[in-house]
Amino acid sequence: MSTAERKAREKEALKLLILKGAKKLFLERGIEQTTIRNIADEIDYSVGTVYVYFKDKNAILHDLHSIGFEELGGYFKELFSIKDPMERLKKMGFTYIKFALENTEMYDLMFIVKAPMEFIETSEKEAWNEGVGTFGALKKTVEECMNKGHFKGNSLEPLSFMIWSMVHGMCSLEIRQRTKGVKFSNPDTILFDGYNEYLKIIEKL
Amino acid sequence: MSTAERKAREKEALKLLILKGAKKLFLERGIEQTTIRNIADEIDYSVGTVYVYFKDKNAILHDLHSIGFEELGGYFKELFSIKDPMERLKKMGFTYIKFALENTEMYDLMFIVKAPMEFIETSEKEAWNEGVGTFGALKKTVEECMNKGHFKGNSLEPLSFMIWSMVHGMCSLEIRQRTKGVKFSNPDTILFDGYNEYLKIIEKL
DNA sequence: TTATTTTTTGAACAGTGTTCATTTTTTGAA
DNA sequence: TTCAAAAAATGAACACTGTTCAAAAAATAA
Repeated sequence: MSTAERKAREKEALKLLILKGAKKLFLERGIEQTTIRNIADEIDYSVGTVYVYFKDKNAILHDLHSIGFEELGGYFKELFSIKDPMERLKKMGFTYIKFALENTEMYDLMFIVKAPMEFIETSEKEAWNEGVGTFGALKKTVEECMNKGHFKGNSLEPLSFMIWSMVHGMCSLEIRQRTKGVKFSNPDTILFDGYNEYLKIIEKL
Repeated sequence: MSTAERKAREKEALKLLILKGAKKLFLERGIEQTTIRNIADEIDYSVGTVYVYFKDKNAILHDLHSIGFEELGGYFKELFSIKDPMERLKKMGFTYIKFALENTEMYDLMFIVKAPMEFIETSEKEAWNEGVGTFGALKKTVEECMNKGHFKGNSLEPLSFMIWSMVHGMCSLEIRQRTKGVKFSNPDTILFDGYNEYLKIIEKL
């Protein structure tokens, strides 16, 4: 192996080290409470070094948001073995909520925080591939449902968006403290209770 | 009128002046780009004065979020004249989305930004009255629908939460740039297209 | 007029993201 | 092994943030 190759690998390794340190601090104290200095301290490098490997804070947040989508992919993996599309669609929403509740800080970064989208805007990156791909998986499942005779009279893309919005709405209200504020009869299970109402409805469609 | 009375009125007026200045800047440049110094400059007072009238930035954000709910109340006003609860429920969601799209910065503050809820936590304020009241209006309408024989087999509170989540999900995905990322066939109308799919579904229930 | 109270001020503090001249380390030809 | 050139790492410095609080200014009322 050449020196150039090794250097490239070392550069990649340090980039991952920074991301790993950043993620650790995010989970420990939250995204907003984590500073570049914290991250540099965590991995025993100086602030300057962090800026050698990342253009700015948004770049770190974007890369971390991509890692979040990989983790969501892990949650989704088992879904693809489910042949019945309606069954898969139901489990997909359930899995989505489960991911959000078990990875609140990551979910926040992926779907609520502005930084990752700002990074995409201010860089030559073509699009939000992570979001496009995930929404595509939902759309494909809804399409299979329609091909089997479900959702008569509905349109694929808007219907898929509606379903995504519903699960995202529940998760984001929870994560941004709005369910806590409303004091439900059963606050600990309101997300899944709400999702069950949706299941009852689509079972008829 | 006594001096004390006048002073109390003047204090209230200055508080409102600060909020007015803050709102102006929020709409002009966004919440995150507005600083206490900006607000002080805008109304020709010093930073120190702002802190005499508000405990901290969260307190300003909370009061402004309350103003947002008053404005949402204005949008909702005409709904109460609609006698048919199903008709009212449909229009309510439509109005909610309209408000969010016409007042994105305010909607963000009311339902996404953490600060107003943090203020409630760290003060002797009992609860999120604004949210409780608004959700109560939805729940009441859903209840009337159920009393008229709709939504058979569903539970009031989780169903209402599901409906709220759906419209909030659409609005927050839009406001936090996630619809832009996903490049829909018809991005300009996707919120209302999505909402129409929901309408088609509940028409059968 | 003047002592007291109320209101306003803005410098100061500890923190933030970011930059970049300087130092340290690594490299590979002599 | 030596040592100039290249690469990597550094941290002080800059302009900004929210927040505090002693001091100054203004308003009050005796």
